[in-house]
Amino acid sequence: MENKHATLTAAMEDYLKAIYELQATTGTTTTTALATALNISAASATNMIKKLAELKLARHSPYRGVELTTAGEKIALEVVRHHRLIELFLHQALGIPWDEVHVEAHKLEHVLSDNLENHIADFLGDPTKDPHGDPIPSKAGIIADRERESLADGAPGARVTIQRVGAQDPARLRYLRELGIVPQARVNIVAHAPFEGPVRVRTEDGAEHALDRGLARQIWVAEKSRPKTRVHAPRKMIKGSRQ
Amino acid sequence: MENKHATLTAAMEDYLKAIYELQATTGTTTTTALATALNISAASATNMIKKLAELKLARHSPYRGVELTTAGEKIALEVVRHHRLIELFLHQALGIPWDEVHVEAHKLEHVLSDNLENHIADFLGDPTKDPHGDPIPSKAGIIADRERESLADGAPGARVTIQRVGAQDPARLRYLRELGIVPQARVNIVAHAPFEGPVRVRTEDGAEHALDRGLARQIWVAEKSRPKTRVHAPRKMIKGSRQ
DNA sequence: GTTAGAATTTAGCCAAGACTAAATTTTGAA
DNA sequence: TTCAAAATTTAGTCTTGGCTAAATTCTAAC
Repeated sequence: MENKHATLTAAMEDYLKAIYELQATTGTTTTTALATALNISAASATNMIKKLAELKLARHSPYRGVELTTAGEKIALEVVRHHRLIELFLHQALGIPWDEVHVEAHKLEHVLSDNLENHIADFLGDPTKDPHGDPIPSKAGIIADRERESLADGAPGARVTIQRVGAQDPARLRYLRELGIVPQARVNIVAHAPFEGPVRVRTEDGAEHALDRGLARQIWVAEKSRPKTRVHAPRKMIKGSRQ
Repeated sequence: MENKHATLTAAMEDYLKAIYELQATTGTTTTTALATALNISAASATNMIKKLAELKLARHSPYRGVELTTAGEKIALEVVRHHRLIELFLHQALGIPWDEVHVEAHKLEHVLSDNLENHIADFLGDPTKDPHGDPIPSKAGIIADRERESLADGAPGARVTIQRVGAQDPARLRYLRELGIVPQARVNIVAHAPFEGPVRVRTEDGAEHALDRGLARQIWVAEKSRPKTRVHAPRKMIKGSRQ
């Protein structure tokens, strides 16, 4: 009765998650964008979109795009929850660096049982953010709003707290980690070079760095230093968990 | 060049593992036994056996049975290593009880990357046994010999150390845990009832229990109290890890 | 308003891995 | 030794989820 989505395949879960994320970041989901995100052909995407529509998990406007239904979004959020819980668990429990957790979590997210999910969430103390600062949806499917301001938006002179790093590329993540630009770090925005030039920031250690504007746009910040929802400490620390 | 088995499907890995385990426990592997173990039809088993034979991972004697080649056994041992490392990790790191780890590990074993495998083995201190006492093959594919003596074989009066519990059924595992019959526990064999009757044993707490002969045959022991290869302590303890 | 090019869908194909039913081989009891 | 039952294999089918090529629809530049 309730297990209708116990029958969803890993491929379907991947599609739902991808549609959700495209919707969340770019507003709409076109067939081509979805195909690109999943690294498949557009024809394959159309095919699956029609299946998901039949299952009432998505709405398909032919030639226009896709949208998740409430049911589809619920499942997408479950997959996102799995993914981010696993990322945080691997980071906290095994000390796996933040640039490696995504690819591991992607493989594990579809085979995480409810039982194991609960054990992990419990172990981590019901965390609300993953190592990149992305919000972890609650068991009930509630997810925190996205930040509105990026490093590229902050006014020169502003003192901000890094909230979320949207970059996925491991090399860029390692670079940012190197600079100390990770969630909860404080940085000063020094200046924005003109003509879409780099953004200069000063990190806590006093060093100044110039970040590509495109990269800066993927780094989300909060102006105030009010203690926003943060990554909870795990029940017990296991290993020195550097990023 | 080396990644020829990066292309193996999860189904193939399951077959190789099942053939390996049937070979190890019962000596031979028939099509029907394999099909039963994997809960599929005999026709499906034949089909896959032929595929594995083409890949030189198994030898097929039509109507007689299957056997792994050296290459096939190597892969089977890798899968077994994954499975048992995951079982131990879930048990140690998350406190998941020993009767639940098998089903979780089965889902995770096929998506464990080399990187993650190494992190886990490192975290656990390169363990040699899983929570049931089953040996964990080394990275190189070396696996400890099986015990020769079960609780059903031990002479009355013998003082033995539990080495390995072969039962898989969660209910039975919970029962044995209840009695304190877990790897490394010491028990005295009191008597064997005639006509294949129960085996009476006394556990360390002084209580006496009667075990079904079939169950006793799945509990492997060592007579001497020499410290056999044991489950290594993890690098750091995380949670009280009860069975 | 046409119309070329981009985006999308349709049509048809393929491989994996399951199934059932039918054919074949092996085995063990009489 | 024979032969029926059990075990195994063969033949043919199905579903999933990819693919390419061709057809269709949308869109933006003229």
